[in-house]
Amino acid sequence: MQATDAPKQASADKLALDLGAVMRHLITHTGRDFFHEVERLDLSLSQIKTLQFMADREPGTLRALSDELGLSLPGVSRAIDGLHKRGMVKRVEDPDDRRAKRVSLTAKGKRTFDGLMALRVAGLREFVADMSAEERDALERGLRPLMERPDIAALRPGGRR
Amino acid sequence: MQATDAPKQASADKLALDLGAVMRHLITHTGRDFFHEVERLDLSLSQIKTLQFMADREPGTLRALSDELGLSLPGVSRAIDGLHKRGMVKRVEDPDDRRAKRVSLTAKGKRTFDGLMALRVAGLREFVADMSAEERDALERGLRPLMERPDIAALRPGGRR
DNA sequence: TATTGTTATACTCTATAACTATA
DNA sequence: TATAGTTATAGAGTATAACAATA
Repeated sequence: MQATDAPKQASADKLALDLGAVMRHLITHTGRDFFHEVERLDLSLSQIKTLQFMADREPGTLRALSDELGLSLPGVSRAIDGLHKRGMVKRVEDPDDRRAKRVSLTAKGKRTFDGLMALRVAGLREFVADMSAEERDALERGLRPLMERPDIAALRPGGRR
Repeated sequence: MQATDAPKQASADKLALDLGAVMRHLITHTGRDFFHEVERLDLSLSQIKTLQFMADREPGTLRALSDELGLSLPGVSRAIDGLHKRGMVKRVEDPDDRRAKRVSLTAKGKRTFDGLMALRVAGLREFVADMSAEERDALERGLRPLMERPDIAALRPGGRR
């Protein structure tokens, strides 16, 4: 077992290292505009997470946000409060439980979030545009099997394909 | 020009989206142990950056760290101070300019940083180990041209190949 | 006077604790 | 009593301002 698995293991390690190098390159080189815009909008990390969570969901409670994002309830309350002041979020009292509030993105909130996502993709698009045809073709084929996984495909903005 | 570039543009956009989805998956699924260890060691983000910067460089000044990491000089001073208290960094007065101090990693600091890097790779290695042979082979071939780029290859821990 | 690094201070972010209102 | 959310308070982290030592 050891003898036969050794080469497979070595090549898997090599692939992990390659993947790490490419990720590190992408993280450091394709995120600039995105982070500048976050800074310009003066949004906290919790607010970004909150926008993202609300972007593709039905109106939900603060409790749900807190649980699923791993943030404290006061933290979510404050984050939402800031977004609300900027007109990015609307809160409506839940008619069935007057303690709870259903929060969701306004048109402006959706627009802001979409703009941020567009910047994130723009960095990657620029990287892709600068690739040679050979690099691009290879990478496209290389990612194809992974994109068949539903959980990964679901992370693509704008649907599975 | 427009007519002939359109399909190429579309496929490039698709690749950028795929790449984004894979990155997002990797970031959320392969970093757990790394972040737990950072928390356990009680290191700030500035301290991680500082360790990383010092890991593969000659002893440098705080000013250099501040400039290249985009952190304030007091921030660097405090970060280094914390690392020094934990025995991860040594400071020596620059003999040529007694205002300046040359800081570098101790053996313990190097060991700590290497341990963190190992955890980061371990998450990726696990992901790779769980891939099907088809996915793995495809990805390996897909990354190969990119790994020929010196700037990306240089990001691989432990040398270019 | 300019520069390296430290210390003083202020601000942001987010957590836990205390509170209000519903259930 | 228990729960949803808010407000009060405290702590971490990092920035700008003020400072000391050296150039």
